[in-house]
Amino acid sequence: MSPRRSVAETRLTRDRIVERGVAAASVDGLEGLTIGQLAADLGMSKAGVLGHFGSKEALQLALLDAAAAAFARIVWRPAELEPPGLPRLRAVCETWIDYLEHERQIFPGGCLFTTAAIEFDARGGPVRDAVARLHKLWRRRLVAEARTAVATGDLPRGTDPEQVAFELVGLFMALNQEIQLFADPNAAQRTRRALHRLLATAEHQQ
Amino acid sequence: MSPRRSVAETRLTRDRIVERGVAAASVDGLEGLTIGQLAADLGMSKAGVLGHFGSKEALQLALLDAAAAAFARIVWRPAELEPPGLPRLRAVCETWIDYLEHERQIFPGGCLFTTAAIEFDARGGPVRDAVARLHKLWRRRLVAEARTAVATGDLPRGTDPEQVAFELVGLFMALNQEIQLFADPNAAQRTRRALHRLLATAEHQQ
DNA sequence: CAATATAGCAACCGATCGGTCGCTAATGGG
DNA sequence: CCCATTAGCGACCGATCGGTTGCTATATTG
Repeated sequence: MSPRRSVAETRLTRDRIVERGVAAASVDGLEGLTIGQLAADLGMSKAGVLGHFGSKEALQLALLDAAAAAFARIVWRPAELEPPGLPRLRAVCETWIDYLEHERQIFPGGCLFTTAAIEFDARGGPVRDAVARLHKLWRRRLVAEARTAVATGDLPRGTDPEQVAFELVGLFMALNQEIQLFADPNAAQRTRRALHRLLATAEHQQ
Repeated sequence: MSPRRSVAETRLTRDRIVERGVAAASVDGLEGLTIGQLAADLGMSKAGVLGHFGSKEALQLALLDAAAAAFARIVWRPAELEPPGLPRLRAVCETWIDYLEHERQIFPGGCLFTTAAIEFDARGGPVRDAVARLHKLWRRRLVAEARTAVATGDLPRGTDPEQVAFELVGLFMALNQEIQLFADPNAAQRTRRALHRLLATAEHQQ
């Protein structure tokens, strides 16, 4: 029914698969996702879907890549306009909250990285490695901004940047759960209150 | 090979299935768990395993029940010796940390409730309902202890108990991830530091 | 000791899993 | 304009999925 298309059209098809795949994986997980169901959703054959990637594992990695790109674009890119340190850190936190609250179009089942981390944290293999790498990357960025904030005096002297990043990640996980499991409309406000405590009035022992 | 056994033996078999099932589900998730693999691990037939529960969903609910009982025994029971309020809250936090750090025998893949919450938070059905109910139950208990702590003056006047519980849950999720995904040996210490800030020196706006 | 109840097994069910293969049909390069 | 390339399809693969059925063999009941 759909033989060879132009290069642009081919790219489009692949993008369509990835977009739908990311959405499906955010609901059912990267393992729970099945190629047959994805193909049916797209009105394609399994072979047509799989042909773009070669294997389910390669598809999973492609979905992670695409989701990471979306995350970078939505959460990190806007914050780059702010100066490094506390202003940028605050900006990231705000875009992160918005991301968890409003990106249900891209991730209807909640943050794919939270889902994937939990799903693969007790396994081995390339997908687990990719998930861990992404989490480490963003963690490092949070730590870097916190460190700068301490250096500039925007966070109290003696504050441990790793500690700040650790607690930030916990808050975002709690927010994601509050939204997905409890659909609590106050969750974002609670997160902002905790952020205020963490980034403004806190004492962090070494 | 194994015909009718005594009542005690029957109970024992069921318990063996549940124990192994909880461990397997903590690694692969409640959906990722398969009856065939579980049966093979136990040296049983699929029908022999399924006969005790009737369906996979009933098995999943039984696993959740058993895991909840273990959680209550390990995390909450010891803390009941402490007086209500801040002392009990502190005790629960400490047993909770120990649980996440050391209960890899029961939950080799990490806290089953964290896994199950993420796995089912975008779905419907009885399993999701049970998971949400358990999370709400423990959340309520945290809130109750925090409220008592405020009433006794052990936490600052104006502290929002719901806010405290929210942040506590975030810390435990972050700790679970730090252990499972990164195998960070400093994670427990970081969690204790955050707890100290949260339960001792914090200001909680209404 | 006889009758009943039942834990567990082996075999099987249709459906679906991830994946392969041969083909069709349209396209872009020579 | 023709030919090599290739996106995508339909059919199929063996394996496994959750679940059912009929049976065996034993423990309990009377």
